Amino acid sequence: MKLDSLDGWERSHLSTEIGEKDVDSVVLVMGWVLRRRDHGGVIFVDLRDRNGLVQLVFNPQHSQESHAKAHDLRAEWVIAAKGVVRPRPEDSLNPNLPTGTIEVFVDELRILNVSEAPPFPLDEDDPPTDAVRYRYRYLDLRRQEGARKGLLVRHQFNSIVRDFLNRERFVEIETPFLTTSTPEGARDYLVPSRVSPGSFYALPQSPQIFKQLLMVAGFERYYQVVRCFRDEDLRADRQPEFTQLDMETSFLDEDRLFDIMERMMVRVFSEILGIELRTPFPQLTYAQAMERFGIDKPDIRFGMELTDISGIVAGTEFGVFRGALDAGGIVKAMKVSDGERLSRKELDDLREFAAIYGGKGVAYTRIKKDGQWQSPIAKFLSDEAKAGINRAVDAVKGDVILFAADSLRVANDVMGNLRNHLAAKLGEIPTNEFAFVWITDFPMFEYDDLERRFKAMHHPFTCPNEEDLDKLESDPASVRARAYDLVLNGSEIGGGSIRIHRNDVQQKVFSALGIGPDEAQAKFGFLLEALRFGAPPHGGIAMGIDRILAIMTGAETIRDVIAFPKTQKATCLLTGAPSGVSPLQLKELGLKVVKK
RNA sequence: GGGGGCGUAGUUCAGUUGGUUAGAACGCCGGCCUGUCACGCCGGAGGUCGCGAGUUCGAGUCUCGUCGCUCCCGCCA
Repeated sequence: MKLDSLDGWERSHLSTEIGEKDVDSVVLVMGWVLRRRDHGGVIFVDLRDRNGLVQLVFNPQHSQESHAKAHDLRAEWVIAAKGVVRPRPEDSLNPNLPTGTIEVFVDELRILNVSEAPPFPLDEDDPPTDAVRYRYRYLDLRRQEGARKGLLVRHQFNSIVRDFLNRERFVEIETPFLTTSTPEGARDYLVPSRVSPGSFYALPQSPQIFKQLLMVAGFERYYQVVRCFRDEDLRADRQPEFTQLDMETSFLDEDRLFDIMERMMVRVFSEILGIELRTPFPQLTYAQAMERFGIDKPDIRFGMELTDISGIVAGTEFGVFRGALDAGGIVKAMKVSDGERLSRKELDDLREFAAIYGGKGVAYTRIKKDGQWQSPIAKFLSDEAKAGINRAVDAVKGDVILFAADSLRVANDVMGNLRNHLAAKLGEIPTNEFAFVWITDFPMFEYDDLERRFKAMHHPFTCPNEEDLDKLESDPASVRARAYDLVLNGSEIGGGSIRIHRNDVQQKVFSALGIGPDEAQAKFGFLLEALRFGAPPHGGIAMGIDRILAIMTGAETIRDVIAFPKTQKATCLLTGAPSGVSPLQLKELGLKVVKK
């Protein structure tokens, strides 16, 4: 096949820019052959470009030469066509196409490149399996639906956000990717240094320390659309590299920061989805979220809230409840309306659901008329207890009440996840609704059973609540932090905190974490030093752009808003990364491969 | 580290209780066709049933192992 060159041709219109207004005028279009319909005489070609489709007509009576040439066209060949726009015949309109009222009668066709037959059809709604799509991502992205849409929305999102923050007088500053490993937190991706053999850079899990240094440097408002790296196991909403909208401000309390974020999200949702969000976003403390929803990222698009009934059943002899309470645990209940939607088998199967989260099971009862219980556990509970529970969860005839009795952590975990699970299963979650909620007052510390010490729940530079300062030593578990998450539809889409800017407070926090002065100096010395040179009160937030976009576009995985995502084993099916390297490369790094 | 799902033609899938030569649709190749738009009609090619072992007279089907993709638990300050 002899290929043509552009030879001075320039596109006059994108496919979807051509309309009835252009009838009788000459246009020059370029793109890919989506489909060819060869009728022997006339040949139709659907030409696809970045915007959409337009139908080309090759009619031998119109142009013998181009018609002959069109005979050879195949899917995904790259062509340029010059021709005249004609209205379609009355009976040949295509209402499914924006350009369905016109077509281009081609005078001259140039074949710019050929293509092998694509490994999967690009013109169908149902995409091939993930492995095939990621292997040929560049073809997958040609499809009008799917990840292509996600990337276009992503571009829109980034430009709106940049414009918004620039107007709010934020400064976009880049921070290093080759940086130093910080202890605690996620596993780092490491990069060996050639000029310092045996030493490693770490790719940043977040620009946390640098953005604090930028506050010390006096920029006052910083942001960055930045890639972050974490070498942990993956999920549908977790990739080894992901993008954050990272921000830090000085002289602002959390309320002012929340306001900026809310106005930003309002603009984003308005301009991209045409949805007017209501502000201010609701706020829950961590304690409230755990009490009412069992988890710290509640989906508040629906009810089915949890109730702690430990007090009501405190005197019970029922073994399952008794055991949990005696071990210092709790009994948590959730009401499901119209309980007949759940079969006996479905209720019994909840045991397996509980097991995922370490629970032993889920007890249940159906409520008959007059509030009578129909339940395997009915006979173990007093009438008084049953009536008390009915009142506590506001149960009426036909309801089902579910119970988890366990440690605080497990009971919340089981019921919190069960709430999401059942709501989805029963169709209780409104679609096309976007429910934001701030979660505040996270605990400062989390006890690590394995290492038998307290760890920072957020990070060790998070400012404790003023009124809890004196409990840093006496009762670290009860200290609340000025840390917050932004949750959207049950997903954590952002998190941040007000940082410690005073050296004396930072020392106390390190001490509570069991980090001595020498260790602190060794690990964070440069930050501590910077904080001694007049650090302003500061704090910030990092928004997970991938997750926000996935929710906005209705994608089930953030891979659909990432151009070249990695698999669950953190490999790239397109490039083959990670891959071996040459012995010379290893030698220069002073490394040897040790096979497992 | 652990639990679940999937793996058959280029693609999406079917394949019964273990039984002859592993099928369909789309795609691909060739031919015909002047108003199609998932064009239509005729013909054809295309398979290491992910890989390896085992059970069996016989394995796409059963067993074990392994690899890949995926969802989840742990993990993710």
